Amino acid sequence: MTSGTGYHHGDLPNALRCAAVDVIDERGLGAFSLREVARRAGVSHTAPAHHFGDMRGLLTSVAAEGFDALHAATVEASHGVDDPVERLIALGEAYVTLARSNHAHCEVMFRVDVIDPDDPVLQEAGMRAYAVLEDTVRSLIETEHLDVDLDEATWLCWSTMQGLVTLGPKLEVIAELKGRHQPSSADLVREFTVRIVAGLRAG
Amino acid sequence: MTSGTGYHHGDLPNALRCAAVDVIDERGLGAFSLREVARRAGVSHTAPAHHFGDMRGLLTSVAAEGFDALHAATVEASHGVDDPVERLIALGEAYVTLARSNHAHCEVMFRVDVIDPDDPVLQEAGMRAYAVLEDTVRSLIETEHLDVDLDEATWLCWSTMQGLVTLGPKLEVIAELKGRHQPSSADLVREFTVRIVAGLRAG
DNA sequence: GATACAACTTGCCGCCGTCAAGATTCCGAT
DNA sequence: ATCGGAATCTTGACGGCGGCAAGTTGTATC
Repeated sequence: MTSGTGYHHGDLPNALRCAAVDVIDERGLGAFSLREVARRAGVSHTAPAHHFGDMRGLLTSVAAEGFDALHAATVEASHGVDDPVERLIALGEAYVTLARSNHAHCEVMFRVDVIDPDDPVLQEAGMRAYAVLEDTVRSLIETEHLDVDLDEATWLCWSTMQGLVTLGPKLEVIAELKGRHQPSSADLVREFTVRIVAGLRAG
Repeated sequence: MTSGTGYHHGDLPNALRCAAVDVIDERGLGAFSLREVARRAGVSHTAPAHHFGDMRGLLTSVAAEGFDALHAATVEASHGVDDPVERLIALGEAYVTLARSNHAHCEVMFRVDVIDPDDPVLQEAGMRAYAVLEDTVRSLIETEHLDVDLDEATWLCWSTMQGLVTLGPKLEVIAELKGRHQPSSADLVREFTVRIVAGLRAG
């Protein structure tokens, strides 16, 4: 709803993205419906097609928005944090926090089957978010003169945080079955990051 | 198709699971259709409901089958591998291999929105697969007298491998954009596992 | 003010998941 | 052997869905 200068509605594309997020939050991606989105935005059921082509187009746009939000959140979180390890932790925490607060976006971002992975806007947003992590890993490597490949180290960090986000609910179930205290995501992020950095140092 | 002694069809539940896997492989989970599954199994469009209740029930059953396959694959892969680290690597390789060969199963196993995570059969299968990893991590900890929490170490290993599976396609895209050689999944599994174990040792 | 174009609506098509009701097949008790 | 009931599967119908074609409304340009 950033206002705008559209002809009839004002800024329908944005309104549709917002409505789509609401629908995913309430009904889940499995019960997602383009018509319901249009209904909530107060337009006819075919209006979305004029802006996004089809359902895939709308969800791809939501995913790109999610990567933008991830980029903004990680940049914000790492602001003023100089130590590379602490910045890595801040990035991870920002990621798991975003995965909770912007659950709908995150549910879509890595779902290759419902979005168009080749969409240039999406790819650019994704690479921008990726670069934040890569820069942090690079500064870690340079600061500590580590003998590790930048890409592989970045992928290791990313994979672990991504797995944590994906597995989050399952881990809680397991903790409960074992009568264990619920692990805090922030604690796990810190713990995992410290271990990984130690592993990188061990070369 | 394990044969069976069903009344009319023989073993319709299994036939439906197989057909469901085929449909997911060919059309993706986004375009999954219960009617198409029934069509391929050669039964009417409502037959699946009598065995699985609804679409969620069928997919939950497929997910449980996936966990069984994961359990079998990891047990098989770790057979005869005594060194805990090598066994951890073998487990990871079995996982990423399974994620490729049984792509449909894996696509469903962690998709909480399309399955019933509280299903007892599913939970039991999941815990059985989890136990293989946990046992290996436990033997690693005991062999090396590591001062780490079993659960957290297990979750770290699992998260990383899970992230690798989830991110696999994206990593390939990134590698391509960077003009880098395609990273082999097996290499990444070994690399990541070695780093993580080193991190656990560093305490 | 005419015209070209963008934004949006209406109406339709076939497909979907699910429910209700009926037909068929099997099995155990008699 | 047969009969009743339960399990298995089919047929038919309903509303909702995504997408297409055609029409309508509003806007900008000349």
